[in-house]
Amino acid sequence: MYSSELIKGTLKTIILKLLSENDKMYGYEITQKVKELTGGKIQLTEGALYPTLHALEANGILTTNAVNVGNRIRKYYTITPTGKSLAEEKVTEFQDFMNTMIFLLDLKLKTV
Amino acid sequence: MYSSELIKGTLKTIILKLLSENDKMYGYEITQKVKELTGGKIQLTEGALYPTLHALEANGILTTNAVNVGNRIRKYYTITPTGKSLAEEKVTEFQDFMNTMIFLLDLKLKTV
DNA sequence: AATAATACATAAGAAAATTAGGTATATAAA
DNA sequence: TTTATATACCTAATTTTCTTATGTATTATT
Repeated sequence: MYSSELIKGTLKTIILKLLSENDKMYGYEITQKVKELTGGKIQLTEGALYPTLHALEANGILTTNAVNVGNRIRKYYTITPTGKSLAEEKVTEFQDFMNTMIFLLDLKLKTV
Repeated sequence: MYSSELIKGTLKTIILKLLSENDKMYGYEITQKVKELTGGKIQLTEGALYPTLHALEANGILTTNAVNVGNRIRKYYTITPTGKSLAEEKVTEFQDFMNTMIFLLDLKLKTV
């Protein structure tokens, strides 16, 4: 796991990117997907995730659709067109930020 | 300027890296150096910088040396050996984090 | 003379995560 | 069969950290 301070500020970007590439996802699924894709290095906590999802919904960036799975509720989130362009902005900004940090921290780069 | 949420968590890493490469620096100098190196894209605020410097000093990561420049005080910070290895850890961690994010966000760069 | 730049510092408030707890069903292991 | 783990949602108190604002004071520029 990375130090939490490092991950801070990337939560929204991660959520929006995942929802840009998947029609719909529910909260728990997002935590599992991120854990899987990062080999456990990023593990979203529910206390951070759910309030953020609610805020994104309140701002018209995501919409929800509650579904019954057996006797359990599952809340699917879908990204809106507004959300999709926000996602692109966020990813681009992060990429720009990384380039700045690479220069500032004097790191070496390799294209793949 | 990047959104502040994005910069959060990198402040210590930036400070420690700069002080690893410079014998001594004072607070104001750090803000100017970061501003200069990032073309104004990262501008450290005093309200964030000074408390962080004080905390790093309290934890034995930095030591200080106050100097009179004319009638004005300047507080030089120097990194300790403990601080130097922490700096390396922090930079390595950030690099690792970037690689994880590059993969997660499906970007085309990789740091070495 | 007034403004901007240099140089330090702190305190109130806001924002966001952590920690901890709550509810509940389904499945696997002991 | 009972216990633990996994699934699946949620929120509230606390902590952490930054922003914003303010304060002091010297030096340089307009």
